[in-house]
Amino acid sequence: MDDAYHHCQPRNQDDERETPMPRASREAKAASHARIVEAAAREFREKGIEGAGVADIMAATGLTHGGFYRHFNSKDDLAAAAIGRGFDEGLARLEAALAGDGGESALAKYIDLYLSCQHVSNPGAGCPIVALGAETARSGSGSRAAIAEGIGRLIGRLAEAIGGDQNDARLKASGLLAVLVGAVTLARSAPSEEARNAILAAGRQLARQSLQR
Amino acid sequence: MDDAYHHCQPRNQDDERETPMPRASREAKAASHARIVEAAAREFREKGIEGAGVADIMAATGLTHGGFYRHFNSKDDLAAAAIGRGFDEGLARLEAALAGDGGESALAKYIDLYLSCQHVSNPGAGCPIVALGAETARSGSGSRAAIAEGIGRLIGRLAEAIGGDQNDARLKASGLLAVLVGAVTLARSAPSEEARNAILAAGRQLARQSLQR
DNA sequence: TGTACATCAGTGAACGCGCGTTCACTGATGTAC
DNA sequence: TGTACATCAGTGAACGCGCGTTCACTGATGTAC
Repeated sequence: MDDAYHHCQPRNQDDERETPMPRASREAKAASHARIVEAAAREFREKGIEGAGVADIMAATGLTHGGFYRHFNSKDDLAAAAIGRGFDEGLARLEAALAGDGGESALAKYIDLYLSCQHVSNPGAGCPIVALGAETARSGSGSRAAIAEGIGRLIGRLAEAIGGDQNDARLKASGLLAVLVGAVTLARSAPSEEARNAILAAGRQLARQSLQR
Repeated sequence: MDDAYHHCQPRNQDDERETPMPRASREAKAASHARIVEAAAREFREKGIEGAGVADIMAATGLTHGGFYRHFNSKDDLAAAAIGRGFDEGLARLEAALAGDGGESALAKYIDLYLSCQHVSNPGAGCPIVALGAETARSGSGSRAAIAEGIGRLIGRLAEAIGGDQNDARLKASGLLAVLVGAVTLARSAPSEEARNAILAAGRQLARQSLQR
């Protein structure tokens, strides 16, 4: 919740020890900033980056659109921050799954979480790759880099959790992430609950298989 | 190329045997229609449905945008037709791969084709699920139904090619398609050629694994 | 501690611009006799 | 076969509308003395 705003007052960065303390307004700005990123992370994943308007997002935080540019230089900058936050959430969930018990059963727990109806029907709180990967791949800007960086973080952490030879682990982690992303993409397009569940079941099976051998 | 325009003259449908023959203008319209769908299938996959304008697509076919509504009731209708055409192309490629030699090696050929650099770097001629799945899942209209229908066709044909018990084959086919879609999605976001190739290699390995057991 | 000044987060109107769609029009196509 | 009329594919201007961004302004916050 508070990892998304750095350098709100870059001007005072070196003198920070001299200034008495961040007063109400600075805290208020930081809080606004966090709420904007939070709302954007949800809205962008729900409606797409093109589909969600700056004014909508600002309204969702209880502000008007005019103030947006006190926080970000462009909508794309916000998208990059929002995507970063989406990956933070996802990695926190992975961390939580791994915290229970190490090894493969912990990864199985993460697989079940990722390939759940919950995830399929709540894109706003879900994986940014599924929601925004195709769109950002076309854009070539900050949001694209944010997705690439997030994918790197996710594969890195998954490979670490898989353990063993890290070259092999990264191969497995990449395959695993591919099934996860693909299965949720397909499940979100499924025309019926039945079709959705069939896809998710197939994904779970292959995802587990990806960890073996 | 000519499967996308039906009922151009629905009014005469029953009398068609009486009318001498489609004259120049009717053929011209059918040809325009096909060119519009063809251009749309490419533009939509390259830029997204929101990202590609009706005027752009019409210009790409050598027409002006005003005439568009003689062919389609809305942009979404065109998107549905374009997505259908995209799946036709993909299924034709699958058919071609299967035509060489039956069984698993034919599917391996298709896997290599799907998970090729060629496919990753040419979204305009690639799989509609990767390019448009996330966007259409949000839309809830004709284009969404077209993606769902295409996924159904693809999984059906893959299951048939896998053979054996069709319940199990459909499960395998769904898993296979999930890795394919996910791996290309990830590869398109990769920040370097190296990362892209690593993802594709991991995808190929897991895709082959999905056919075993 | 108190006062005068500067800063700046947030407001709300306005700006261009591009988009999907509509519409009056044109001229070739198709039809009726 | 030829003529008069109807149809309609395609044109290009115009319509609303929503969007990202800008800007003058306000009033609370923060600073200097």
